[in-house]
Amino acid sequence: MNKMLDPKLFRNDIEATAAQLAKRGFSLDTALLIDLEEQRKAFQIKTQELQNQRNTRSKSIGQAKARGEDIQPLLAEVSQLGADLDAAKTEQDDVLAKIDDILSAVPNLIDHSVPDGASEDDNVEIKRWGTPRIFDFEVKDHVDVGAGIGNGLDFESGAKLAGTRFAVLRGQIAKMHRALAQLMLDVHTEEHGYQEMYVPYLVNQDSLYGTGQLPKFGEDLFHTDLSNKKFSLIPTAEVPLTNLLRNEIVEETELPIKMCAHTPCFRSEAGSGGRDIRGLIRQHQFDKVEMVQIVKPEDSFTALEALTGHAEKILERLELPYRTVILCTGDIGFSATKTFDIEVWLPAQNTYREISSCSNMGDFQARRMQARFRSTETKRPELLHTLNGSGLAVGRTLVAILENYQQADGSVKIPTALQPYMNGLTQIG
RNA sequence: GGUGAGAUGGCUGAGUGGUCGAAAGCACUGGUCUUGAAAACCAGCAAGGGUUUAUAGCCCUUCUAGAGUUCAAAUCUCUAUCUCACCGCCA
Repeated sequence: MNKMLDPKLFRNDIEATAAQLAKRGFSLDTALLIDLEEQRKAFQIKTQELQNQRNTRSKSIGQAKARGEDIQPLLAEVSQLGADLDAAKTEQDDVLAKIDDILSAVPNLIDHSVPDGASEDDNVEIKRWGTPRIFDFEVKDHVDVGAGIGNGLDFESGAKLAGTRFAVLRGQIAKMHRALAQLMLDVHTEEHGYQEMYVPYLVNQDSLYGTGQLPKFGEDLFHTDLSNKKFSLIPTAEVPLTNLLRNEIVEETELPIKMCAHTPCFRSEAGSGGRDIRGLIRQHQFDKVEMVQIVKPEDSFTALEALTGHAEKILERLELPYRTVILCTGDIGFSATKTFDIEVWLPAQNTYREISSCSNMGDFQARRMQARFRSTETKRPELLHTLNGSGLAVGRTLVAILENYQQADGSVKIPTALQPYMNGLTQIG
């Protein structure tokens, strides 16, 4: 049962829901769904009625037997019931499967504040921070800069060991990569109130359903193929962190829950064709520090602003120019109600490139996971809201530093905030 | 990897075919009592779904998960997962 949106939306307010979905270019077959819904109702009532009969008959058989009466006539009465029930149940399951097929493909509803648009070209810039540096020499891209520092960025070796879209980091570059993750974790835990977590990098299928990678996006992931067990490599720490709440009911007083983790992430990049084939931008394996917040429904949009600010703070610490955009209705992800992308300036590409994506998932993931809190007011369980954001993608941050801080002689200055994590070094190469 | 024992409500823990959604205790909530609190006593207290204006009633489902036997399954059978203990192995 892949409930994603509230089923009641499709029963009580289907036209309005369809209109909402149309905003992101999703067309809902309302006539079909209304028809299926009528069938569902009929079959479900029929099935439950038969179950009710079976239960009461069985009970009376038990009572008769306890009194020592002859059971045979009663057994004859119920002989047909089993077959009828099976038939009704098959009909019901059939309709439910059809409905499920449709609903599991339905994306989340978009928040009103999200701008209309067809593609990423229509995303709206809402903030710009820092000024791109003017270079008095020809800028190299990060691949060349990294290669020049002790062969610190080595894609040939990555290809040799694993294949395309893998890299080997060496020496000072590898150290800087590690230093960046340390800095990010320290800022989020010490200044932004997140609890540091260490989590599995392989997860089970239930977890992938919980955060929405399955059933629709399985081809984006790497899956292990053991005889009796199926694990998948996490595409982001959002999966293990958010799934900690799966099938849990937390007390309202425990909220908000703020967690962060530094993990590798694995993505098959099945749909990305030949894009970004050069360099560290799009790899099958990359490191990321992820932030996740679990909040009360009424707090989630405020939390999204805060969480985005936490990601921005890292770039400000590193003095890397960036801009923040709000994804338009045509570019926003499947599970999100609203998403901010943070894009860092890359001088070699003369453009801003995504380095963080911060989303409010609303109750979409929580519904699939049955992640709830007990309201102190009503005493009843209610769905939580989940948010996540990169804070930041470590590999891409490394790229940004190599490009923005490169010098004419091929060396790279180390941002002041990062120097304590690099034994006080002020430059590498 | 081997052998054995387990998995029950927020927690502990009864329950080996029938009125069990499930004893009891703890925790929690409300009440009585009290100047107040505690104690004591009384009462309530799972989740999901359907129907419904309803967080009222009524009904269905759920005792790790999935399949099976039966008129009837927490209870019997099979499979999987997880936990614990001991042995082996190992970072």
